[in-house]
Amino acid sequence: MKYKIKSLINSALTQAYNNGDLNSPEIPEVIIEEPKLGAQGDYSTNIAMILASIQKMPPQKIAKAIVNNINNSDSFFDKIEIAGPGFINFFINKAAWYPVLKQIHQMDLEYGASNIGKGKKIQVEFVSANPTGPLHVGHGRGAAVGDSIANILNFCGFNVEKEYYINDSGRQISTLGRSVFFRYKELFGEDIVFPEDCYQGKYIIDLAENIKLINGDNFLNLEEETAVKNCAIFAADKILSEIKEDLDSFGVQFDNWFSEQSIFDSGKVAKAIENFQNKKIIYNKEGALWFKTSKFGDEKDRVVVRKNGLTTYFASDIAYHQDKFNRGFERIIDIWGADHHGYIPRIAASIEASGESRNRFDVILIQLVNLLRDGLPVAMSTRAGEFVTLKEVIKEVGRDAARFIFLTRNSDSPLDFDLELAKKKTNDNPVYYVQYVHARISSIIRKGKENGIADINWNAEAINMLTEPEEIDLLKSMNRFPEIVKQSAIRLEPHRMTFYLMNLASSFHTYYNKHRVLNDDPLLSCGRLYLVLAVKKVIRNGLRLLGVSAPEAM
RNA sequence: GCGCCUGUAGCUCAGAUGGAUAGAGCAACGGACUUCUAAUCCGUAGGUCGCAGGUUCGAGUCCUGCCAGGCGUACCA
Repeated sequence: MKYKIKSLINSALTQAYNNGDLNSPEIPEVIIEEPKLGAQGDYSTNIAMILASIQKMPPQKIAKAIVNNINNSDSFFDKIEIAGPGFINFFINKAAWYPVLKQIHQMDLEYGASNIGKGKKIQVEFVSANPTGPLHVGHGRGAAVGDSIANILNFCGFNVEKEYYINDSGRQISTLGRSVFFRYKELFGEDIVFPEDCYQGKYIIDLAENIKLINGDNFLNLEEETAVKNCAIFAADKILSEIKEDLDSFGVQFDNWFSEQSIFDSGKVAKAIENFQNKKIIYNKEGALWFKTSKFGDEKDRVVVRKNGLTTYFASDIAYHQDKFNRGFERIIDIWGADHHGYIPRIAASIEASGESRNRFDVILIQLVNLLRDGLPVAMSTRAGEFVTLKEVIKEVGRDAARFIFLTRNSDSPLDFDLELAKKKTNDNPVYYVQYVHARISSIIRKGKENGIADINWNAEAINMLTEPEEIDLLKSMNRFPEIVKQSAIRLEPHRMTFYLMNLASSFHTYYNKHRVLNDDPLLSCGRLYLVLAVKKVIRNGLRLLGVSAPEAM
């Protein structure tokens, strides 16, 4: 629709110049917007104001020239007005909205899809929580955002791969092993002081008990180093499989689980370091190896190999990101907790140093989730290892509510997640507000069938009866859906879809309360059924992109 | 100190590329179920867009400075 108006304006401009109504043939990008006020038309453009300086003419006069030259032979426009300082407002003929209905029904599950991705390989890496403890709410937000972005990109024609990076090497894993081993020894009555730098959570004790159950006291007879290592392997495996279960029950499936250890084993970390050394962008200072990230926009250089010979987390990240590009991804998207934002410049530096363009790399930062209950903060202490896990949240409020609520905010603003509110089945809870539309329409359709309207098909005569303002409003809203999908994809902002759905839901509820779909007039009923079935499909498609179900009944 | 994010109605938040009179929801108040699902709808009220300058026909949006909150600023991850 916008595109059509745009091209009509462009030809009007050319024609106006040819007629001598305009001074210059230069045409800037025409921007079509949807005014907030109905009185300002369905669409409007500010092109006359933009052209004022180029044409050296007053905007009003330019606007007039455009309007006079616009082709409206097919009565696409009801009227075109010039308003304010030079806005041109377009009022679309009602009938022009009807084709969108047909399109929705025909495309069905594909309505809103596009090919802006052109099959490009793109990777979304998210959650990537260390296998040293269970997933908490914050990870849930990252999972919801990442999965939804992947869905949306996929819908837009990208070839998307979802990846989880497992930090299964290095210090945090050996700390995990130590933590479990200490608890294990405690189980055999050994009196020990549990170190502060170890993981404090109760789940560590559970893991120790698990080991005891399987291995008895065998680990006590091993060298401490071996025992710790065995504990680490056991615990990390166990935790990882629980993480997988949690994500699965959250409806998130990854295409690839990438092990940090594997890039050490394949020698890619060593190779990356060597490569940078050859390029003279890694140097030795005070016994440690430093990467000159400052040459690539970071504020200072960073250590990749410590004095003690161990690599830093950054070293494996360099190799990991190189590996991503080597796997043929044209774009990579990392989703991180916002507390890691300081890490962006150095990863970007490493990408540039590896010869890739840094604008093929995006980071989405996810701000904190404040867990509340009835408006009051839920006490959590990471230090004491007490936090509400994702599993508990899903169990309490349900997967749909959790996913939807995580997507009700732009990811870079903090999110209040109220457990009580998430369970409420009222207007306060946006999930049910949207799902209810789907259920209501399903119910109407069932009723329609009972009344003998079995086939809901395009019927020009019936469709032409859709003239109520609320009906046109629904058509306009549904017409916007494909553009919302694209915007969400381009800006990597799934919350746009969430807001759109709440908006469409609101338009539907308004319509529902004012007009009866099934009424005395069979023809009108038929047209309205065709309309609401389209709404149902759009809601379903939108919810699917968010990973939320669309129930037939509630 | 420096860097990033945030600051919009009492509360929680939308407002891409600068556009017309800044929008929702909640809470408050008043209404609507003999009707296709009231998990809904309608109405009323609510604002110095943190503050101060600047850019221009026009700024919540762009620039500069300040204020407040969060996070970061390791040879931790």
